[in-house]
Amino acid sequence: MTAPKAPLPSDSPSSKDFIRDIVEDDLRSGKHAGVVTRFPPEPNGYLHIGHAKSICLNFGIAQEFGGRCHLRFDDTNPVKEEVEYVDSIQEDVRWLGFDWGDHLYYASDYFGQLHDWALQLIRDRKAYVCELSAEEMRLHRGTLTEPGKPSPWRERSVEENLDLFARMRAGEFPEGSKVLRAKIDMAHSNMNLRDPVLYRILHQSHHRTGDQWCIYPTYDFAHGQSDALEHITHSLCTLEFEVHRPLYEWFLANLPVPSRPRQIEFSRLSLTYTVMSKRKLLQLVKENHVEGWDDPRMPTISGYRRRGYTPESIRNFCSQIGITKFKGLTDVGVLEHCIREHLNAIAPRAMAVLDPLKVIIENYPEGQVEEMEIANHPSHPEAGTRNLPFCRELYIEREDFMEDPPKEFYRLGPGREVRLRGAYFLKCHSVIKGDSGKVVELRCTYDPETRGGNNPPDGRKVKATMHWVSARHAVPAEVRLYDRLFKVESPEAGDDDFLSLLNPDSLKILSDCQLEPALARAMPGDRFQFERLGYFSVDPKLSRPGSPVFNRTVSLKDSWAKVKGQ
RNA sequence: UGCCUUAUGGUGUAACGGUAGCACAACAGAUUCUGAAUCUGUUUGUCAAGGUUCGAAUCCUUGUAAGGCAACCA
Repeated sequence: MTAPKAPLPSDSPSSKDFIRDIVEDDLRSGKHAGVVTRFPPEPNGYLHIGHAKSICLNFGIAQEFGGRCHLRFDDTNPVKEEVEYVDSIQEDVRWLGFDWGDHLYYASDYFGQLHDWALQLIRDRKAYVCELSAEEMRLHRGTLTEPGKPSPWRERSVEENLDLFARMRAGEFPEGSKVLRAKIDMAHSNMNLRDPVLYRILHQSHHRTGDQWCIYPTYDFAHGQSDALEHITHSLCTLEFEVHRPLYEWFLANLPVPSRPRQIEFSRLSLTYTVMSKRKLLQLVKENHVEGWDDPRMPTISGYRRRGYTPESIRNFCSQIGITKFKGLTDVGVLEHCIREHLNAIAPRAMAVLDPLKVIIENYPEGQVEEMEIANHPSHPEAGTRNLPFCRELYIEREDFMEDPPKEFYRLGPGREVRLRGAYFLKCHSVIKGDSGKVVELRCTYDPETRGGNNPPDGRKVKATMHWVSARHAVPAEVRLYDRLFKVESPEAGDDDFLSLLNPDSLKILSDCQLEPALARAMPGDRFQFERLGYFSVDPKLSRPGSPVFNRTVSLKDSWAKVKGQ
């Protein structure tokens, strides 16, 4: 079974936003000849859907304006960073459909240059070695409403600073004993300008530079200069860096950098029913609340990939939500809409019964088997057809039968008739129950005049069409249903421990599902619509040849569930 | 009792001094061999008060609310 050659919905044209307006102005005015952006993840975790927003923005702008986008790892803190993350980030960006070409960089590539620039600031009397402890420094810094006090080490001589900084680098001092600070303004209303730290001592080996350094630059001292070294024109970041911008500009103004990038901030993505903080995602993984970074319930790129999302749907989502400075909360329903829209267009249909209820067709010949020809996609005839075996014993969805159905329920019940999709009309005559009173089997008859599911000559109509599989031919399989990971809309909002807000029913494993025979040959990553149920894809980790495990990517919209819920 | 930022239907966004539009959601109807999809229609909005202007969501003032900032994290 192959996916139909349905036209992919092309990414909807990115709507204009205030950042694209700025880029366009800068190009038109001649301020820049071309645009260069960058995506600068810290390799301390896996990428999530919020990063996808930034990736689509940065790579998207580069594409639209004929520029380029760099992938740069912001690896200035060896305590938290690992190569596993470096690798997963590259895989995820590529999977999303973006290409950085030759422009793969690391902030650690610039450690030498950054060190030279630190020396220059010392010589210019704009930086000094400070021996205050972290606690003392905090006390000296003042508060939001009171100015800070200068460090007692603030007025050291250039020679002494040079000597001390060299010995910091040489490894003569323990961690935390000394830092290099910029000399700016201890009374500034922006705390970031109250003599920020430029370098700290970390006796820690780095995933790229090994033990070459034991002093490491801070984010503030590395980021803007890295941008400048790469001739980034527009440095796009999230809102929490807004207060860092004056510092970003201070370094560019006080150092002989080769270019002058501009930092512009936008709002990060928040999604209902999920957490986006890397710290919390890491905790979910480390404490085994999920099966890993790529657990299909995780809002990570790898989680969505494993769950069956397409890169197109995620890109489309990112362009739908837009870019602003307003800190909102996006309904996860928008993401779900995007994946339904794409999968509806491309996913071949299949029959699967998740909670089987046996049906015996009493007037169907005992030994007979028919091949019923069914379309692979209702709106794409070019996707072809397949044959499904039909016989006297079937499975239908338990949920599609009610012994005492209300008026609004128009599926099967005693004395009721329905259509089996692509097969025959089926009428229920009696119900067989087990010892506990549970319905275990239905006795039905079929109408031979409705072959292929067509209306009979007498003009009889039915309200419902249901999915089914042949009990003699179906293959058993495991199917995993996922629900939102958290019970509440904004698990990050209150003071509650977010773990207490986890949805205990976020994963449901169904081990007794019955699938149409061809599904046994489905390959990892294959996506289908199980008719009337939702979109499902073959789990790449849990499946074995000939026995796939299916993940539910997203359910179909279900207006019966609404009626039922009232 | 600091500085900075933001505010448009239920949600996310557009309108760059000139008809408040789009998407999701919701609701109604049509259609349907998926209670899906598709089609048609409907409901709901410029935080507040002043000011500038022929004209303000847009500019100005004041207020209100929300968010960010006091790591040797990014």
